[in-house]
Amino acid sequence: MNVKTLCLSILYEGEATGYEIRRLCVEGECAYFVEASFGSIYPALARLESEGLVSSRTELQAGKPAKKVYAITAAGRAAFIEQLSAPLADDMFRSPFLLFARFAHILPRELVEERANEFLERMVAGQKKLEDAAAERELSPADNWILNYGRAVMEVAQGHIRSHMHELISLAQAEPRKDAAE
Amino acid sequence: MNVKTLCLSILYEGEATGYEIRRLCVEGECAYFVEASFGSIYPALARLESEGLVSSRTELQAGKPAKKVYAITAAGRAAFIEQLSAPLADDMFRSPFLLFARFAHILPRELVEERANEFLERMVAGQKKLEDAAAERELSPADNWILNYGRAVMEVAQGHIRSHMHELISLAQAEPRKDAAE
DNA sequence: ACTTGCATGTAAGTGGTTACATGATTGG
DNA sequence: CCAATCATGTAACCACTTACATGCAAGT
Repeated sequence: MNVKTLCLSILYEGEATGYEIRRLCVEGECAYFVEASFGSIYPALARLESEGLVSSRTELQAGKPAKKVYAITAAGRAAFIEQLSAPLADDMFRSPFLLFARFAHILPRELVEERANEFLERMVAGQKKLEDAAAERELSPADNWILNYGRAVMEVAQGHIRSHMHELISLAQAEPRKDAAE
Repeated sequence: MNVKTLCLSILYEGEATGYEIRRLCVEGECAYFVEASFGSIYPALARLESEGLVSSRTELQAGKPAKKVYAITAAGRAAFIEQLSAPLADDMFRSPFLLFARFAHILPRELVEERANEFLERMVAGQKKLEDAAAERELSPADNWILNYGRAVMEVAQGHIRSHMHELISLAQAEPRKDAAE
């Protein structure tokens, strides 16, 4: 799923500026399974417009920079549905934390403990962001479905870390005795 | 976590060829949270060797192409630990399926059903691959820890899909009545 | 006869990220 | 006074993917 398709998916539900699209990707209820930065969104929107899949209108604002509001066209809707009908790419999960965890036994206990706690905190923060985004507006049934999926997965992931992180930490190297050096 | 670090992580546990490293990434017990293709592994190994972090020896084989066996050096071990000690990047999850699912209500029921089933099948296959990889050899305690994490997450994900996919399917557009057209 | 597995590598292309450039307003 | 928010866009860079090139042996 490239950024162009992602933009179409957001514009399918209503007008938006590039700035807003990015905010939705970072803070919205889909933030945990999509991603896009300014550097990819703006060029994507420009290309979509040149292909006639979206149209734009510039809105001047008092005390704020002018904004370019994009809207999906009929051709855009058709193209989006066509893209959704194509075979789906595999979901993907990349975890620097799990790679780190695999080597707990050769790392200092302090470090493993710190990273495990950071990981848990990030997870809690991620889940909170999701719940906040969900609470912000009335969700469609499909949005609710994906939200529940996310909740289910995040809950076990979090619970597992919480109840098993001490096992991982105990695998790590006992802290180097500083007292000898000091 | 770039491919260079990934190669070091595998070589940390023993010698391997580029071909084997890729197999471990695709079929090993870490396959669900790392990824690397030939096109990135070979250049990565060459660079690691030029930096003195790994060494290689060419082994001729009867009836098979010669292979280049890489081994991590002392400098490589040190560099790897240093890389593990750096702040961790965020885990990431990208899901074309969930993006698709968000739009179930505008898609034909047949398609949603097909994709949901495919998704479930892939998940089952992924979990089987993980269990097979785990059964193949004696796992270290850390490897067991990450395996259990993966198991826990995959199990709920799978269970959730299994028991809620029909809800998603029911959101989709009832199939276009072909009888009228035929 | 064809495919799969073993085995290494390159080249072109893609799809992004990061940092920069610009600039007004509001709030701490 | 500084940081953040709003707002758009470009350019340089990077890592990785895909496809290609090569070739032999064993299994189907």
